[in-house]
Amino acid sequence: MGRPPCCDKVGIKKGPWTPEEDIILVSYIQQHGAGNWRSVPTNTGLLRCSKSCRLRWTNYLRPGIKRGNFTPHEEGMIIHLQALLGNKWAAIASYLPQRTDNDIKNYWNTHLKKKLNKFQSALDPHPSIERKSSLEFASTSSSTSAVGLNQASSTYASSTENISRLLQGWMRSSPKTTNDNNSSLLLKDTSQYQKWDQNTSLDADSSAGYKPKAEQEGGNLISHEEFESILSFANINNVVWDKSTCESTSKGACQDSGNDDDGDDDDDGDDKVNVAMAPENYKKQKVDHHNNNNNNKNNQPLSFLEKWLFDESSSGQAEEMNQMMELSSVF
DNA sequence: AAAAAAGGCAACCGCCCCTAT
DNA sequence: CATAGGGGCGGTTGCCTTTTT
Repeated sequence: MGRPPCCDKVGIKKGPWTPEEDIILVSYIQQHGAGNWRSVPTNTGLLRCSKSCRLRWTNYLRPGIKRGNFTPHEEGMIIHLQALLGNKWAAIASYLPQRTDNDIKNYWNTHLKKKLNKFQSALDPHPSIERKSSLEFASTSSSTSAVGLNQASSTYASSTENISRLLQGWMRSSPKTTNDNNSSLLLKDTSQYQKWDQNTSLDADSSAGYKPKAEQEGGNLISHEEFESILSFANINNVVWDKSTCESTSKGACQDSGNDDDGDDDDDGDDKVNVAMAPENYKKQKVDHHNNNNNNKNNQPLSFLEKWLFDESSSGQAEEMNQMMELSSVF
C-alpha cells in the first residue's frame, strides 16, 4: 500500500527551481551521471527531495528535450496513441522521445482534449465517451493531408543547452560571486529564468510556425488549419498497415533510412535516464489495454496497430515509429 | 484600467513495480 | 521467500500569465 514519502518533509524545499539549483543539479549529473537519486540531495547539498531532483532532470533539464509548440505531427501521434493506450503517458512519450510524459500529459489535458471535444461536438451533437471519440477522431478520417508533417524535424534549443550555457558562464566567472557578475547569464528569479528559457526554445522553433493557440479564432468549431493539422496524422493507419504486413513477412525488412527526426537521442542512452518504459515492457499491460479497449476490438486497423505496437519488441521501435511518421508524409 | 475568469504548465503527491538484500 | 527501498508513473494542485468582462 504505497510508501511513505521518499524523504522527510522537514527542511525540504519545494516550489519552482532556481537557476542556481538547476546548475548544481546539472553539473552534478554531468559528473556522476543520472541515477541514484537518493544520493543527489546529499551530495549536492540541494535542499530538495530526491524525487524532485529526478523530476526536474527528466522533465526539464535532461538533454534532448524538445519544448514549446507541439507540431501537428506530434499532436496526431499523441491523439492516436492516447486512443490506443489510454492515459499511459510514459508509453506515449516513448514514441515521442523528445517529449516528456509530463509535457504530453499537460498538452493533452490543456489542448488536445478540448480540440477533440470540439471536433466531437462538431461531428456529433450527442457526444459519446471520450475514448471512443478520440479513436474515431484518429482513425475515421480519410484525409490524406500531410500539412506540417515535415515540421516535426524543426529543431528546438534544448533546455539543457541553456543550462549548459549557464553552467559555462558559472564556471568561467568566479563561482561564488554574486549574481551581479553573472547577470547576463543568471536571471534574478525563477519565473524570469523559465520564461527566458522558453523564449529561447520558442525562438529556435519559430520556423515551425505552428501556433497551438489558434483557438483564439473563437467560434464553436476548430479552425480548418487546426482541423487539418490533427487529421494529418490520420494516415498513420495506412502506414501501420504497411508496416504490419511487412513485419509479418520479414522482420525488420522495413527498416530503412536510419533517419531520426531530430536526433532522438543519443543522450537517453548514456545518461541512463529513461523517459519512459520501453514498449516491450508494456506487454504485460497489453491485457489491460485490451480489456479497456474492448469497444475497439472490431476495428481491424487498430488491432493491427495495437498488435504491432505491443508485440514488436525490437529496441529501435521508437525510431521506427518516427521513420514511419516521416514516411507518412509521402502518402 | 482594474478585476475576474480561464488557460497553461511546473511541480508535488501517493501509489505501484522492480530489485537488492 | 519476504521485506525494504529506490525509482517510475499518473493524477492533481497551485501559481503565474493571458484573456475577457
